[in-house]
Formats: sequence, C-alpha cells, structure tokens
Amino acid sequence: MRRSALVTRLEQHLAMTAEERDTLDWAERREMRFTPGQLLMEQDRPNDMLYIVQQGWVHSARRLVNGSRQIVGFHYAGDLVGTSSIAWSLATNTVTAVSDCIVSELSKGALGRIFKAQPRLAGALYAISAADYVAMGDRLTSIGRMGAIERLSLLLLDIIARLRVTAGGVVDSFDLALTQQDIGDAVGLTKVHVSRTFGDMEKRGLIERSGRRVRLLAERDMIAMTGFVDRHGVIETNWIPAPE
Amino acid sequence: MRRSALVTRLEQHLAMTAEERDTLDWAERREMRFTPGQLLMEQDRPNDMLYIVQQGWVHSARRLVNGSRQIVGFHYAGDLVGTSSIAWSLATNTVTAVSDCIVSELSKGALGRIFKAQPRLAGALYAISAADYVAMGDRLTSIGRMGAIERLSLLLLDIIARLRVTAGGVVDSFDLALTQQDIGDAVGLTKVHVSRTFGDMEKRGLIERSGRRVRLLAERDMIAMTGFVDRHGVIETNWIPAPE
DNA sequence: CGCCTGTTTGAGAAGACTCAAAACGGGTGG
DNA sequence: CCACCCGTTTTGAGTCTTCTCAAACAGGCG
Repeated sequence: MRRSALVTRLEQHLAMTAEERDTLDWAERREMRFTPGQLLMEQDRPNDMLYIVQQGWVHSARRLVNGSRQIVGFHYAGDLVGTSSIAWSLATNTVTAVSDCIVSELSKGALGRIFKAQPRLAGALYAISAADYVAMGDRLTSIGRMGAIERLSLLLLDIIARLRVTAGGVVDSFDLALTQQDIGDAVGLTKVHVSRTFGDMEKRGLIERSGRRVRLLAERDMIAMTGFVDRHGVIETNWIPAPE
Repeated sequence: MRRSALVTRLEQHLAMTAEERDTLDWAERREMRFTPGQLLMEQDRPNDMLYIVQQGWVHSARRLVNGSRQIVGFHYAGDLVGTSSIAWSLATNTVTAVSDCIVSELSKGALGRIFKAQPRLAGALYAISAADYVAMGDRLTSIGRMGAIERLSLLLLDIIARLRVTAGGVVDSFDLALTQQDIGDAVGLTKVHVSRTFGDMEKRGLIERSGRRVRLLAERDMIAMTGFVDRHGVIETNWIPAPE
C-alpha cells in the first residue's frame, strides 16, 4: 500500500513515531479516483466525511444567491478537505477535481479516535488548519485590497510555490489546468478581465504564455509587488508535547 | 474568579466535565485590559501567545505593501485570537481592540498540554477553528463576488447575529463602534464609498441611522439578498469521543 | 471537417476610486 | 458655557478599473 500523502505532509513538520504513522494509515479508507470537473462533495448536501488528497488537486467553491461562484481554496496532495463537516452535517462548499486525482476518506469518527489516542497528530492537524486559515487571509486581503494584476500574480505565485514542494529542482513554468473562468472565480474577477489582465502581464514582461503553459519571467518583481509569503513551507510544531 | 468566556463558549457546543473546565481555567493567564485602538499584537513581531477574548471585541488586520489595510476578522468574547502563532513565531496579523476589552493569554505550551490531557477540548477547539475557517470563506465570497450594498449588509448581519448571542432578547439595532474606514477595510471598499453606500441603504429603507446607532429595518430582505448564514450558532461536536 | 469549449477583442456602461472641500460632533480648554 | 479642534462623515466632480454584452477567434477531439 502506498504511504498516505497526509503522513508525508505531517512528517515534514513533525517527527512521527511508527505508531502515529500507522494510526493515520489505518484511518484512511476507500481510495477514490476523480477526473477533472468531477465533484467530491456538493454544497448543502449532507456530508460527514473528510477527504485527504493523495494525488492531484481540487478546489473548493461557494455558489452564491446571485448565481456566481467563488473559489475559496485549492487543495493539493496531503491536504485535508471538507473540514467544514467537522462542524456541520451539510457541506458548505462544493469540492471539484481540477486534475485527475486520487482521494481517500477519513470519517469523523476516525478523526475523533485520532484526537483521543494521538494528541500529537491532533496538534499537527490543528497547526495545519491554522496555516490554512492564514493562507485564506492572504487571499482575502488580495481580493479586498489589490488590483487585477496583483491578484493574478499572487495566484500564480501560490500555485508555483505549491508545485515546487512536490517537484524537485527548479520550476519556473507550469501547465495551468484552470480555465480563466475558474481563475476569475478564485480571485474575484470576470473571465474577460482575467484574459485582458494576462495580456497586460505579458506586455509588461511578467509572464510568458503558450497554450496552457505559463512561465514566470519576473518572479522577484511579482513577489515585491504583492508581498507574497509562502505559507506552506515551515510550520512550527514545537508546542506539541514530545512523544512519551 | 470569573468563569472564562472560552469555557462558556465551548460549553455551548460540548457538555464538559468539571476536570475539563478546570484545565481551561488553569491554562488562562495574565488577564489584560485594552481600550479601543490599542494593539494586542502586531504584524511581523515575534509572538508566541494566543489570546482569549473575555469581554468586548477586537479585529485582526493585515497591512499591505501598498500601504492599505485589510481587516480579516472580528473576534468576540469566547474567541481564540492569534492562532497564527500556532504555526509561526511571527505574528501574521495586527490585532486591535475595537471596544474596551478584557483579554487573557494562553501560551502555546499550555495548548500543547490541553491537547495531550484533554482530547475532547482539543476536538472542540478544532471544530471552532473549522467554523471560523468557513466564516472567513463567507467573507471572501462576499468581497469577491458581491456589490457594495451586499457586502455592508453582510457585515451588519454578522455583527448583529453575534451581538444576539450575548444580549438576550430581541436586538435589531446596535451601536457600531467601527469607523467607516474600518468598515471599508473589512469589506474591501474605500471609506468614501462606505459612506455613500450607507446613504443608499437608508434611501432604500434597509437601515436607519442616528449617530453611531444602526437599526436594521429589513433584515429579512438583507438575508435573502446576501444568502447570509449564521455560522456561529450550532456547531456539531458529536464526532468527539465521549469522556471516559 | 465541424463542433464545442475556452480565449481574445471591441465598445459602452456601471461601479468604485481619488482628490478636495464642507459639514458634523464629541471632547477640551479658556 | 462657549469656542475651538480634531477626527469622522458627507457631498461633489471627475477618473479609472472592472463589468457586460457581443462577436470573432483558436484549438483539441470526435
């Protein structure tokens, strides 16, 4: 059996005991495959599962009363998705596969048992959720207070930072699997304006495109302009008690 | 000694044992008082404390490279603030008192001990943080995809929903302690546009104002228009294991 | 080859922003 | 008790960004 991506993720932050690893591997069930566009979970539908992304990536979105959509986050291998079911029995978001992906289930009951038996895992999960919270604050800030170029830059920087975690070596270009509609829904712009803004960015020499492929030509400038901080690198877990 | 607001909050969601209550009461230290505008924590400064709001309310904001500000959340009695220090040693946000308030500290070490000794408390904290995460998604959605009137309506609805938790009885008006600059920073508008939009809302009969006092005249319409959902009411904690 | 989805371009409109000045209001000192 | 002061709110005028609607274009797939 493949090692769970969640275990790999937690291990980056916390030295785990064999027992802890096993507990997690045990708790994960029912590995499932999805193709781009397929839903793992639908807003307002009953749901009491959490999902662990093992491979690929998904997004989590909200449908509004006025018919539009807001993508509230992207989730990659090792992420825990659908955490709203921790607090409610109806899903608050629709979760959709962006790429081909493999996902496994973690029931709420299993989560409860982890909290009871493996407090250090619980702590690490809490730390990760705190990091996700801050990352969402970044996006909120960008949508609330930045212009179109900055918002798109931030999105590209975030995606590429995330790709670099898994892909070893230098990465400065990547295939963007999202449509411009998706991108607009993520950063709070219309697809038309996304298209124009990408054009502007090309003219300014910030990026280069061909097909789905995007290359960041002036990553340093983009970081300076947006104040981008990679929230997914180091997470401190030193407050978590040592194993006995 | 006054009962901690956090204990009161958790008790709404989870039947606690005396030992659990005591553990929390014990962990909270150094009660402090703040007046409006005082900072409890400043962005990019070292910080390894969490804060529990006991009375009053505070906001948490981000300063951007372009000089503007985004308020990412408001926190009321019973809320845990500064959770970014769970993952990093530098504060990601500036936290400022909105009203006179009383706040107590919870060290990261104490949090670690709670996770180890009181798994049910850890679970409840995790559930609350999941709820906060969803609430931030609501705000993200509103800023990304709604117009000025909807954004302000949502803010007012959220504040009043929160006031009703503490104030018994019917509440349909309240004193808004925020300046229009603050409000703009929270919903992603300029203070000038906030002023105009409040004017529009009055003309449309949605609200009525005199001085700082705001009365919601058409709450039902505002809810229908925005799809507002109160995320702070019921939180499910049934996945948390029973006490032994 | 044609179709379908997604992207680009154009033109005009709407919403929100900027700068600036005036009005308001609560608090302080004379 | 009044006059002044400061921070805040309101109003006005003009501008800029982003949106809407519409049509043309591109590219991958059956």
